Amino acid sequence: MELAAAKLKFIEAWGKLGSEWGINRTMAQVHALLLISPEALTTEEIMENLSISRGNANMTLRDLIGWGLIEKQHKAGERKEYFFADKDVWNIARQVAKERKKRELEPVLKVLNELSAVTGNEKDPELITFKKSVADINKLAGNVDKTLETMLKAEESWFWGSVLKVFK
Amino acid sequence: MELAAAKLKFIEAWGKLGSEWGINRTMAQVHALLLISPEALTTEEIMENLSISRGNANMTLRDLIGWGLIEKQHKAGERKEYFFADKDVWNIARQVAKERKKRELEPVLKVLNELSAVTGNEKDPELITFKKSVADINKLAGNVDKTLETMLKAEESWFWGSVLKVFK
DNA sequence: ATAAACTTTCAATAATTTTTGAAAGTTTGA
DNA sequence: TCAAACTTTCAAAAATTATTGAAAGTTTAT
Repeated sequence: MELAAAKLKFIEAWGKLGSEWGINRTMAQVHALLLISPEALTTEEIMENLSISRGNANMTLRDLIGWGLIEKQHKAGERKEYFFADKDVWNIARQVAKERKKRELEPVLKVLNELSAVTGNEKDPELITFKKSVADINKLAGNVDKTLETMLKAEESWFWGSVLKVFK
Repeated sequence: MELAAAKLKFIEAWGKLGSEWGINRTMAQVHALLLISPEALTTEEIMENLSISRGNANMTLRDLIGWGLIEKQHKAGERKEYFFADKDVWNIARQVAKERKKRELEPVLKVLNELSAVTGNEKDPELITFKKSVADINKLAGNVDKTLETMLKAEESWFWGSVLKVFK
């Protein structure tokens, strides 16, 4: 397979994966494009490459900056802004984990804790089942939270070394 | 907080979390409802409880069965089908991990392997960057795959015991 | 102060996803 | 065999989400 075709395929696959995981398709594609680009690109180049509008490109790039996945770069003597992606895949994974933890896991943990305080007749099967479900999910979510916390601080080789060693 | 209010809040929170992770909102809500229900419910009851149509309820229930998260139950002497959810949260986590691995991770691994075979001028920075990105993602995805594989086979207490012990 | 170069905004539009509900299909018991 | 009880299908409608593009905004150089 040639590079040009491979690039298209990669961008498409990344976009699909993103959309399956609740990330805007275009955002994932822009990220893919920057990830495989050795040079920083301008908004113009990104628009052209992916056939998207200026407004879409602008908003998507801002979102990606918000996720901590890309950065702006200024070239001396130029007015244009260039964008480039962090190429370290472990950093990317950590950054995504960090943001989703903050945006999704933490709010859910907060709700679960509130729901633990539900009151009622302690003999009611409805209440018993409810409390057990909430408690169990809470426990699992707590473990996920702790593991992510470790991952956020860890070096890739240490993390996988430890995990895979345990699991032989 | 009273049970009725708590249930609503739980169903809403579960639905929101689902939609943030690429799972249909209604599907997550039906799952939530069955998860906190001590008894199996009929399509009719689910429709009423969540104010959804018969068609929607039927399709959603089929999807949930496809994900291995709920099952049909037949009550002696009744024509109606009852649905109930596995209440073991670790089983749920495993089931979701298993399905997403199969539906999403494995196809991506397949594409990444194909993309590793890209050809071209080995001095071209475009090609160098592309190959490195693909190789790095491949490695990470491979580690995730192995860890999920372990998780699928493991008991909850063993899994978290091992992971959390390593991470102190 | 002006104009060119560039970025941002956002209402309108388009695309996609979800839901509805009535009709068709199936199963069961008499 | 019939009809009641129940389930499934799917085209149309609704809801949601993403995209466009032109206008407004900003920055910089002269």
